[in-house]
Amino acid sequence: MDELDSLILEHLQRDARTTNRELARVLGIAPSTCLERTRALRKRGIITGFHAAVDLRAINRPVQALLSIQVRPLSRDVIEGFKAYVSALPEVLSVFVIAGGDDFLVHVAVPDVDQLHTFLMDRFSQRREIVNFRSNVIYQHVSTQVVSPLHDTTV
Amino acid sequence: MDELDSLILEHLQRDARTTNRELARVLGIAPSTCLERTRALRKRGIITGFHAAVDLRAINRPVQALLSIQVRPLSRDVIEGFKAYVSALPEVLSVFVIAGGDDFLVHVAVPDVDQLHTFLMDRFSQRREIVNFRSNVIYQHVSTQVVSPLHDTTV
DNA sequence: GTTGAAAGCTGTTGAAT
DNA sequence: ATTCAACAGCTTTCAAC
Repeated sequence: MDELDSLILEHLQRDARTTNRELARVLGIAPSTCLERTRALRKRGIITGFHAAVDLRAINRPVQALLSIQVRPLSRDVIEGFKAYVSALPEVLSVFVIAGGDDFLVHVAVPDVDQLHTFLMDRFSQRREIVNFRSNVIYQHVSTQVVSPLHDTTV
Repeated sequence: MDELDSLILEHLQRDARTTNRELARVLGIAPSTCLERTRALRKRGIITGFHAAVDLRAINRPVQALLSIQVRPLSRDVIEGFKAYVSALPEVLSVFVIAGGDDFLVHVAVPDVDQLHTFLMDRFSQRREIVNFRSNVIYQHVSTQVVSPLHDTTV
């Protein structure tokens, strides 16, 4: 994982459809070298895939919310079962299993506030493992485009 | 936004590097038609880009946390200023500006728990707009690969 | 909106350094 | 680990439906 790998990673996170030739040209290396490096990044599991990003507003899901949920009993079965249930709901974007006060944080996107309410009542109110529930509407969501390795400071 | 568009969206979210030919073959349409549809999806802003996904563990950032933060005064300047500050930190993956108890939820990824602690102390303790702060380690994070339009139920 | 064919580039390979 | 040259396969264009 040298400087060149980091640069390739950065470019492909910004634009996964840059042609290999163009990427090589920008980095000042041969296309075959660039191809080899990129392949190695995939093979080593550093790049896990290439994905199209979709604008949630453009597909009629402009309303986002974060749900904080506490479940009991705190067993593996309950955690895994609830996680699987929530992950499979089409409204759900992302599920965090967390330490501390709450057990789950769930990120959802729906067409409007009415449907958020309906969704919460239909999908959560009857789940008997839920002992605490809170929902927060999201005003803004900023995501970092590029993630880079952080150097260890512990040396 | 018909059935064909939805299928293209779904495929490109799973694998943005499917060749246009292959995608056309799977959908049973001509490559030129497929290219035209895909272009239209980009032009209409439905597809916003193509990005490589990176494994955080593979780049030495296996420890993730969620930070819940309350700031005061709750003015536009404070909100925007804090959002800009946090978004620019290399440890930060994502920033939510939310309604309700807290004002911000920040998703971070760092090399280890020690560096999480250091990060919190160095980057947050001296910020005078912060009036409340809580951090939760993330045990698991599941993200939906494909997001699809949700049909309106309000008709 | 959709198609098929042609032209120009691109990914990919293998031998060589 | 990197490069060059060459082939097969791809994207893209455009006239026609």
